[in-house]
Amino acid sequence: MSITARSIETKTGSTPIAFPPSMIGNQKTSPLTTFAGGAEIYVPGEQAGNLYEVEFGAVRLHRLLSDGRRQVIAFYLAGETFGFEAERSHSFFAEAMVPTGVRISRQPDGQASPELLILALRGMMRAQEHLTVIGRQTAVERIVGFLLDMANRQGSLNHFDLPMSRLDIADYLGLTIETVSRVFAKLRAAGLIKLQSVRCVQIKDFQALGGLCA
Amino acid sequence: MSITARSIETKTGSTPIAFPPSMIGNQKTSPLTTFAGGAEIYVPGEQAGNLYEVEFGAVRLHRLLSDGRRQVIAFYLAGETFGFEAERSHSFFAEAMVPTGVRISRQPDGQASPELLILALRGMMRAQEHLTVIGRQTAVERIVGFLLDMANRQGSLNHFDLPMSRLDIADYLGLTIETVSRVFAKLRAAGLIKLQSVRCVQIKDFQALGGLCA
DNA sequence: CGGCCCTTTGATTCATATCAACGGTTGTGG
DNA sequence: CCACAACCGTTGATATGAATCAAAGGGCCG
Repeated sequence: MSITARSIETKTGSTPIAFPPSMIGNQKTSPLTTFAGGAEIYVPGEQAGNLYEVEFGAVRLHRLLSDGRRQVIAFYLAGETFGFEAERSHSFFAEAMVPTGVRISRQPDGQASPELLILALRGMMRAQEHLTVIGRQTAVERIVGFLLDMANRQGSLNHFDLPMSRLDIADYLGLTIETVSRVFAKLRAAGLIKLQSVRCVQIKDFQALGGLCA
Repeated sequence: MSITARSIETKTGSTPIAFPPSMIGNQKTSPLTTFAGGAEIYVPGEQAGNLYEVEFGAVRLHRLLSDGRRQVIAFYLAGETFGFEAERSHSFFAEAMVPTGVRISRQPDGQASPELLILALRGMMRAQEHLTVIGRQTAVERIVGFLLDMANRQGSLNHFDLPMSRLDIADYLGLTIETVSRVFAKLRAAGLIKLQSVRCVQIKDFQALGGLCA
């Protein structure tokens, strides 16, 4: 069964609750801030400058067009860092998709730490690779690629939780919720995956799935 | 009329010809290397580590899928810099689209210069914004946005050259060459642009075009 | 002048979106 | 403890924007 934290003290507003490090047990890191599923972490226009490292849970970055169309730019899982921007203020929404804990640190102001450069370069590469997915791949290719990426990022288990809804997946891959659902059904019918629950995917045939990627 | 350099000493191979600075007249910058239109500047797998600043001409970065589908990741015009990567080796093809001169400098090895960080963050932001274009915009929105972007980057002239072919534009925007051609025709028929030649666009109505963007 | 390549235009097809309805799960309140 | 409501996901029918297939112009170079 899928395990999702549901009893963690969380918040739905936008003012982080910071627990002192002593409460967490790790004296060296910044305090842990938690967010309820659906809670905004920051919004476009808000001043940037913090780095957010996901301790547990999952975060999405997205942008809205004026008529409501939405593009999810990236997902961040446990251990991953987000929040750095080229501009002074944020360009995207950052929202927790499930109960999530992040460690917030001040981005060295105007300083170019090697770590931040690596993050920026990797972020650029990820976005550039995602361009090919959205620009040139079919619905099946996009979703198979997405599932394999998720499996990798969760430690290459053949069995993992999707912390995001079908709508989030659709908006990440440039598809609709119905298309996502249909492709999942097709992969299941072909015996390539198994849905232990709506949010919990088991990969039955890595090799065959790999063959469906571009 | 459109002005395109055609008589410059260029090369079609992949070994840059470096002119000593004294030949160029600027003693402070790195030597100028020129490439013929269509010439490869680097290919995937090649060792990365150089920065390339476009002096004149235009470069495209692209990637190929195994079956030949192509995604153009970015265009670089005069004054813009490319070539930085998260990995040790290049992930993309870089090709001159027209006769092009670049200044190549060694990327400070493992060093995190503020300039490089800015480039990386801006590159990330550009790619992320392009995701929304490709993932959620219509053919007309993509092309109008592209034309306005090109106008901006060439100094907001209402009259500029496109250094790339229709195929390049299509592969950049996730469309086909035919769709690009039809949208151009439509914009021309609506009196919003004028094609002085295939490669030279005149913007007739910035405001109306802006209204067509998402 | 002739050939090649790029672009345009037209006819048709197709993948995915849209519209519509149903099903399953979760959480709540009587 | 059960009934209901809300939400999310699935499935089906139809519509449509862009792709594909096809062929006919230009412009440039040899």
